[in-house]
Amino acid sequence: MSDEPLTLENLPADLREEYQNLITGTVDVLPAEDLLQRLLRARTEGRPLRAKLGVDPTAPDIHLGHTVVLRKLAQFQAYGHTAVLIIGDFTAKVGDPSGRSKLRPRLEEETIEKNAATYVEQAAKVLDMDRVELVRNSDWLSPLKMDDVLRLSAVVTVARMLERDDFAKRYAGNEPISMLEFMYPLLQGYDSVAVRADVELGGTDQKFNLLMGRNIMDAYGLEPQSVMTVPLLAGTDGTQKMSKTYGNYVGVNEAPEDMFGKIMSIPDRLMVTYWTLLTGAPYREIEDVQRRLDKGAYHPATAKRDLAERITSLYHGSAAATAAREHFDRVFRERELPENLAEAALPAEALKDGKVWLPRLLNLTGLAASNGEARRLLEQGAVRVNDRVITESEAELSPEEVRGAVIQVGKRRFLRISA
RNA sequence: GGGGGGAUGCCCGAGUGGCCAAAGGGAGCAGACUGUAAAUCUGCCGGCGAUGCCUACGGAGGUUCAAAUCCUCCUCCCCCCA
Repeated sequence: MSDEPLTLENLPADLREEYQNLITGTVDVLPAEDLLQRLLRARTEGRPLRAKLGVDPTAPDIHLGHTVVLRKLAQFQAYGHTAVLIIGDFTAKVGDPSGRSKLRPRLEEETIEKNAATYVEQAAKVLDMDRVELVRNSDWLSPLKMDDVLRLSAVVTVARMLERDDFAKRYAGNEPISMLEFMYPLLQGYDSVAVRADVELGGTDQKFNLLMGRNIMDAYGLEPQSVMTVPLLAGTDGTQKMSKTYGNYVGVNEAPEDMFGKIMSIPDRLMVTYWTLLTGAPYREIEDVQRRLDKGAYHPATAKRDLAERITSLYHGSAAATAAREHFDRVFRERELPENLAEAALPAEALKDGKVWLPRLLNLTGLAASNGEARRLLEQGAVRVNDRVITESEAELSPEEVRGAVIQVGKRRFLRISA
């Protein structure tokens, strides 16, 4: 390395562009100048960087929140670096305490295997899997002997562990912390040793673990990795992080119309964030969108529809994305019926004495979760039969009125009863 | 090993014998307004064709006409001392 101070200005233009794009949408790049140094060195030595991402297959499906870091990794790939994707089949059994306020239940191996398979399959929607170095951490973690584990545990002190936010909170709040959880950051750090990472990516909740990796690499005689964190993506509610448990997620396998619709429901203030984190767009484009929105030259509603179409097309192709946009405009802007109505037969159980008891029908067809909920929806004017609002909670209709009718509950639930 | 505190509905949290399907808040759902945005207002928010019945206050028993509330045992968590 030269002694010359390293600044953006004295970098070759294309390297500067690469760096700018890589750090776009990140929260931390630590230590500050480290990544820049490495990129420069990679260039001069003709050796691509090894960018590590470890994921624990703890969830059966992945959603847009998971793709943020995957896109970042894909960006490294696009610049010719090596994406090292570690399936944490071993660490999944330990359970990452990051951001947890509770003990995480340990997973069965069978579940882990299944999750791992779907994860890889879905990650392929973002990464170029042919060029990914795909490994499992059980390969090197399982064979460790007690001696090795002890050596590893000696690297860190308990006080250092308790500096961690989530541990500190739980400790202060009289919540349990198991020794097992203390092991987690050590194992993740050991992964970095095993794959000789140049840079490790992760969510901001991973910062402690990522930095721990540096300590551990150092203790094992390796140059500590750079650390890059990306924000946790806020869910469609705009407040909580995107997560299945909060029901504010957009799954990568969702139907184009649902994906489009869910993205439309995010608060405006999240638009640029989504644009940055979910589209893989270069930073210049992001800046441009931001500028036009600020000037009022880009109507928020249009921008959001463009965004939704853009993201949808990444997972379903542009034809399906365009169709999803048309569907959306039709149903929600023009307030017309969707073009492909779901259809269901009139269930026999809904009939009594030759009448159709509406609450029961709504329940049976899945438009309401129970008869009681159906009644409530009716009382609140949320139910339409052939565009006629029915507010009578015990409404009984004749079969003729119901057959072939379109039933709408709320703004988005539609069903046609077969004739 | 000893002593003390705690577990309530999706989440937080009140409730210490009947008035408790359980206050309040959050989340959620629905209506109005809109751009399925934000903000705001309003209503709902266990199940059952239902002036009643069933399920539910960590689990199992018990006391009582009556238990989320009292007793016994169990499970789990936390704190203090060692």
